[in-house]
Amino acid sequence: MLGGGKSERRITLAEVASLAQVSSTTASLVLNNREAGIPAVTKDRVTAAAAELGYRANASARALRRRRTESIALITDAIATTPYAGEIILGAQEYAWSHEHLLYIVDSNGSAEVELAAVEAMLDRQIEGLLFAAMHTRRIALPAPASAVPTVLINCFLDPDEATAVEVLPNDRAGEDTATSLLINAGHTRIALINGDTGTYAWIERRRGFLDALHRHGLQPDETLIREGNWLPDGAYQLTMQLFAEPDPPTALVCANDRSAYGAYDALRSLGLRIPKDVSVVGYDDQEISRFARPALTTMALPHYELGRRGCELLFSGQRMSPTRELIDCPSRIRDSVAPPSITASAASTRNT
Amino acid sequence: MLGGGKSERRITLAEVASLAQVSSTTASLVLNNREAGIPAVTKDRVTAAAAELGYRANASARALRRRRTESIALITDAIATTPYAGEIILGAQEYAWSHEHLLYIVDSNGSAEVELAAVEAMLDRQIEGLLFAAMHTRRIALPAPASAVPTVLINCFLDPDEATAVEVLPNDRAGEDTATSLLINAGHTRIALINGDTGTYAWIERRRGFLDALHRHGLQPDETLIREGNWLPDGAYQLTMQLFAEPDPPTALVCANDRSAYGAYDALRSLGLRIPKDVSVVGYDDQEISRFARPALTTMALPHYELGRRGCELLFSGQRMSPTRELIDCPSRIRDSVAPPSITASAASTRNT
DNA sequence: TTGTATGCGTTATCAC
DNA sequence: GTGATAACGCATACAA
Repeated sequence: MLGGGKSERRITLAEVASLAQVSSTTASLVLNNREAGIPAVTKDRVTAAAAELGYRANASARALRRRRTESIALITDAIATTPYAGEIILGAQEYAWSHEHLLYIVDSNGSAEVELAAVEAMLDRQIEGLLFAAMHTRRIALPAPASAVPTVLINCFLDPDEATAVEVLPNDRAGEDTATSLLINAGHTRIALINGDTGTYAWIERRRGFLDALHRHGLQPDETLIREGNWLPDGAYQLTMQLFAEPDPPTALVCANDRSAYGAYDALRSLGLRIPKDVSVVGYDDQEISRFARPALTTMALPHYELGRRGCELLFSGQRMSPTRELIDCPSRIRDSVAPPSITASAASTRNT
Repeated sequence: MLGGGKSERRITLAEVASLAQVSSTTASLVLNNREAGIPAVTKDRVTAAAAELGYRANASARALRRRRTESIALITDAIATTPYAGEIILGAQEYAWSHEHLLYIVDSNGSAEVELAAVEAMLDRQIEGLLFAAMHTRRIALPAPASAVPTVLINCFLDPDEATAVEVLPNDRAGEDTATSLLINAGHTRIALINGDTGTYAWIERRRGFLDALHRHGLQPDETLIREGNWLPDGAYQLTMQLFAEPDPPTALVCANDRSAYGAYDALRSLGLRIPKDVSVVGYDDQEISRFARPALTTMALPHYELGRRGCELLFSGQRMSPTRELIDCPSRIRDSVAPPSITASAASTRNT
C-alpha cells in the first residue's frame, strides 16, 4: 500500500557538504545557524550549495539525534458532532504551526481503548506534547502513559481529586451572567431560564451565571422560572408553552443553548407573541443559523478557536505545568432578540397574577 | 519551550535483547514477526522481556531505517467556516488509523504560501501520502513539491488541463436530480430553482442535476423559474418574494442550499403560504438546524465523512494513481417540507396565467 | 537459528 | 574555524 510517487532520492547533508567542499559538520553548523564563528565565505558556500541542491533536512534523522520531533498531538472525542467545534483543532494547529510544530490528530470517538492506543502511538513517534480536547465540555480520564509528556486539556477536565493537569475551559458562568444581564439591563425582571439536562458542566455553570446576574442586580430568583429541558428545540418548546400557560409569565427567556431558543421561538410564535416586542430571548452557543433566525438571536459564542489556541500556547509555555484551570470568556453576539419589556406584556402578566 | 514531562528514558531494543539474552537482531526479528524460524522458546523470552520492560519501538529510528513513517498529511483550507466539514478530517483520520497510520493536519487558511510550506514540512517528515481537502468544493492548485508523494484531492479538483491527480467529489449533480425528483414524484410540475452565485462547482452541478430531473421526467424547464441568489437567506428571501409576485408562481422550490431554503421559508411565511401544504421546498447541505426547522426541511446531505474516508482509501490503495475523479453520492434527508401540490395552489397558479 | 557489522542522516564531542 | 569520529535506535546483509 501507499507506493511511492516520484521517488527522487532526497539530498543529504553529506552531499551538500561535498558540493561546498566542507565537512558535514560545518555544513550542519551553518544550516542550523550555530554561530560558531564561521567565516562568511564558508557560510555562503554552504547555503549556496544547499539552495542549489534543494536540500532539506531529514526530520527522522534529526529527531533521532536531537530527541525532538517538533510535533505535538491532539486527541479528541467526536469531532464531527458539534458544528464549529472543529475550530478547536484549528486554533491548536495554527498556534503549533506558528511555532514550527506540526500537529497529529486522532479522534477517539470516545473510546478509551483508542485513546490509549493513540497516546502510545504518539509517544512512539516522540511527540513533544499532548492536547486532549472534548467537543462538549466534560470530564475525562487521562490514559496513564500521557504523563510521559506535557499535557493540556482543552474543553475538558479531570476528576478534581486527581486534577493534575492544565485545563482550558469556556467561562460558561460568566457567559450566562453576561447574557442574563443583557436582559436585566434592558429592563426585564421576570426572566425564565430554560436549561438543558442535569449535571453537565454547561448545565451547572450556565445556571450559576444566570443566578449570579440576578443576585448582582438585586433580583430574587423565582424557582418556578427555572426549568430543565433537553437542550433540544422540542424540550424548550414544551417548557415555553408551559411557562406562558401559567399566571405571571416571564417577559424574557434565557435559553441555555441556541437550539432551545429555536424551540422557544416556535412556541412564542404559535402563541402569537412577538420577539422581542412581547418577549425577549437570549441563547447560548452561537450556532451558525442564529445569525439568520428571525429575529436574529442574541447569544453567547463558545470560544472554540481560542480554547484550542490558548491550550496549545499553555502547552508550549512549558512552565512546569502546575495544575491550573484557565477560563476563556465567551463573547456575546448581540442581535435582535432582546428589547425592553413591553408595557402590555408586563401589564398582562401582572394582571394574570 | 515544551520542556519535558516525566522523562523516563525509553527502553531500547538493545535492552530488551540483553534481558532476553539474545542479540538485538533476534529481538528485532521476533518483535517484527519476521517468521525466520525462531524457536518458540526464544520468541517467548523476547516477547516476555519486551513486555516486562514495556518496550515500544522508537518510531524516529525505525523511520530513518525503513524509510517509512506510517504517517500521512491532510492539508485543508478554512476548516472552521463550514459546520460539519470537519467530518472530512474525521473520515480521513479514521481510515488512516485503521491502517496503522497517523495523520498530520495543517490548515492553510487558503494561503498558497502556507500550503507550500506545509507540504515541505510534511515531506521533511517523510510522510507517505498527501491529502488536500477544501471545505467548499472548488478548484485548487497543487504546490509543486507535492508530486514527490502520492496525492489525493478531497472535495477539490485541479484545472482540467493539468488534471494529474485522484479527486474525490460529492455528486452534486445526482444529488440535485434526486432532490428535484422528490418534488416531481410528489406531483409538482412548476418547480423553481433558487441557486447561489454563478460559477462554483456546486452552482454548476446542482443546476445540471435540476435540469436532469426535469428532462428525465419530460418536463420543459422554464427559464423564468431559474434564479440566482447569493447562497444566503436574504437573497433567497428576495427571490422567493419576486417569484410569488409574478403570475403563475411555482408550487415547489428547489433551493440549492439550506440557507437559501431558510430565506424561502421566511418569505413564504410572510406571504401567508404554508409549507408544504401550499408550497413544497427542498434544500441542499443538510445543515444541522434543518432537522429542527418547522417544517423540518427535506434536503440532501454532503457526504463529508465519506469523502474523507474514501479519499484516504484511494491514497492507500496505491494503484499507480491514474488521474481519476470519483463522485460520492449525497444521501437524501427526507423530512416534512414536501407534499403534493394543493389543488388551490395549482389552480390559482393556472388561473393567473 | 542466531550474531556481527554496517548504514540510515543528522548532530555532538573533541581534537587539530 | 574546521574536521574526523561516534552515537542516536533500529533493521538488515551476511557470516557463522
